[in-house]
Amino acid sequence: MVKISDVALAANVSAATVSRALNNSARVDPVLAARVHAAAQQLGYRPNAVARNLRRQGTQVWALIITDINNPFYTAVARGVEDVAQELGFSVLLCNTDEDQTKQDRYLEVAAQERVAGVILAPRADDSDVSSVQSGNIPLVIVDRRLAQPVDFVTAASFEGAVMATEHLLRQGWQRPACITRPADTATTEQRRLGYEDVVRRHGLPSIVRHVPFHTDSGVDVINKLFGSADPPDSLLTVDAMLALGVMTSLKRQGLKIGRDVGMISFDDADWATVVEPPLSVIAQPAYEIGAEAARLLARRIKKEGPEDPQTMIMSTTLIVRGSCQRPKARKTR
Amino acid sequence: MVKISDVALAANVSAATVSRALNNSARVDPVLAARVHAAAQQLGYRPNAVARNLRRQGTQVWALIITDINNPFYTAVARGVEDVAQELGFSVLLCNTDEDQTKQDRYLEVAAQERVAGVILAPRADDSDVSSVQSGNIPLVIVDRRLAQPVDFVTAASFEGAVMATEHLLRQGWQRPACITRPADTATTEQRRLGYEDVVRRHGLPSIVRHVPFHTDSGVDVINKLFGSADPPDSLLTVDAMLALGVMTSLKRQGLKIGRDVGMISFDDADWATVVEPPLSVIAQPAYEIGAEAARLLARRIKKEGPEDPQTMIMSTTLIVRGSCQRPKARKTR
DNA sequence: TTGTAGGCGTTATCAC
DNA sequence: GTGATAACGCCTACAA
Repeated sequence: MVKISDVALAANVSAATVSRALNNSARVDPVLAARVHAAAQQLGYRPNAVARNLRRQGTQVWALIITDINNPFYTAVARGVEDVAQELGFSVLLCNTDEDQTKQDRYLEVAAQERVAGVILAPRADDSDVSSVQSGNIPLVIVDRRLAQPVDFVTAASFEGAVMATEHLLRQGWQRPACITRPADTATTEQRRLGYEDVVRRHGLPSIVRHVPFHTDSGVDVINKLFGSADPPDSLLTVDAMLALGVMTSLKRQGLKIGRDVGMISFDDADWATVVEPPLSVIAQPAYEIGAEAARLLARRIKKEGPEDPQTMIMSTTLIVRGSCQRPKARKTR
Repeated sequence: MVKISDVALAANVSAATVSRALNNSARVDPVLAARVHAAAQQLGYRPNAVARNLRRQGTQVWALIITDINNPFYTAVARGVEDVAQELGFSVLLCNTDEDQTKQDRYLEVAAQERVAGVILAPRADDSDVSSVQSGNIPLVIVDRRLAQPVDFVTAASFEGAVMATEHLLRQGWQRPACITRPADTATTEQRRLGYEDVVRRHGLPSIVRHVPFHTDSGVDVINKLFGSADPPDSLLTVDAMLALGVMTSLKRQGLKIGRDVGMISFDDADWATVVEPPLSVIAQPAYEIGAEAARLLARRIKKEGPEDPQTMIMSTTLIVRGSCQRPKARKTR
């Protein structure tokens, strides 16, 4: 592979001049610069970023570590991060942990060893270990799920969103809403559960909560049981789009029609939410903006701008009413 | 940041011994090795991968470049790649080009400069320029969309899949199938169009084809026009899941019921395909396996195993019949 | 078995 | 304005 000294030889200048010309830094004689560029072009010279990073003691690369590449929320976050990063001259490397702590740890370790310029992480759990990047003084921004320790953090208003959702179900006349959520060590979905519980408690209603692990049937079993029980709920709040999918599958199998037999609302406005029947009501998160804001915050940290103490940004959520949470007027109470 | 010489100092050995102990290569006195490990641990030593890569003249990183992170086909490919890579000790960096040639070129350039061990690329177009990685002698495997030039390639049997799909529509009694596809410089979807055309031609039916650019309304406009015309099709083949989404949205708006007024079948078994109403019939691609095979092929290239000339693997597709392509028996011909 | 020394490719510093 | 030189952190002959 052609290196800088080859170009130098061909252009009949020193390696230093080649470097200066190619990085159009400092003043270089235009004639020499032209010769250098021509030689580089002809030899197909491609700077070795590994060597450059070593010498410069830094990279132009960010790691974005997310837990589920299939989740439309995270892919939208990724877009937001990427667009801002591009503008600022960084490349984004996307790492998918599949909700697996081991994979997450490994990616964090790789990021630290590769000396990336910064890391944006959607952690698996609120006690995730991020010491590998922190001890390397690599700027770190957490998105979506809050860590127990204080650190830069961008997320959506989960509690308030769940309150909106649950209150909307009740306003529609549903009387036994249940909350289908994720394991209790997932900070964000816990906020959603709490929001739900806050509302049902205030209304004197029972709290019906089910926790569904990641990587299972996405709640099919849980819903089967729940609606096979003596006193089933009459409506559902699901805390993410994958759960909504599982729940809809299960209800369909049981012959329960959403928007008639059961009310339903979910977090995350997936692209399929409008084509299911009836269209799914959702609490939309500003996912793209969460990514973009996280990226801007990270960029500031890298440039050592702004206040030093950990920042927290909480972006507001939006209720989008579609057909799935409607309740027929003439329906008698269960 | 603590480096190898710091550990050497603390463990009272030479840097070389630290290196050997930490890479548990060669023979190292167990006592010294223990001292080294202890010192490394205590100082929080983290090997500098940049320096290591430079010295070793190679990395343990693959770049996987896909065109659309929202497309469930590509995310499944990514999973396949990742699982195999992990097994072999490589990290996978996922890059999303958003169907943008410029972004693709930039990622290829970055991959080449960062001297990644290998690249797996789902190219935007069949004339995509991959010279940046090729001139760097970086092993390259193409997935999904064939390039004009000969190069390692893994894909699904698109032509045959489209034939299956179209023939199934006709077997169901539909008489004017149309094909909603992508721009003509996308090799894979062209194969699907050709498969469709092959069948309708053999049956003496008109070929009704519409090309929908990436990044638009995903076909809503096209469908609106098509069904507003004098002689609309009675059924549809869409060549990817995003198009299916757009088409379903449009049909819904026009009050056309799939599986009654219109027959529909699509490529790609998205996770929402079973929850829409009626459930969507699909031609499923073995996306995970495509990724896994591409990864295995790449690994062989890196190890310089196997035959030298470009390999092509074409994996078979599966017809999954659900409700969307049914045609009511008692329906009179248009 | 351990240490010394050189070099991976680049760029920043320093004379010229 | 240009060229020689050193150094980024690590690994690996080679010598001891």
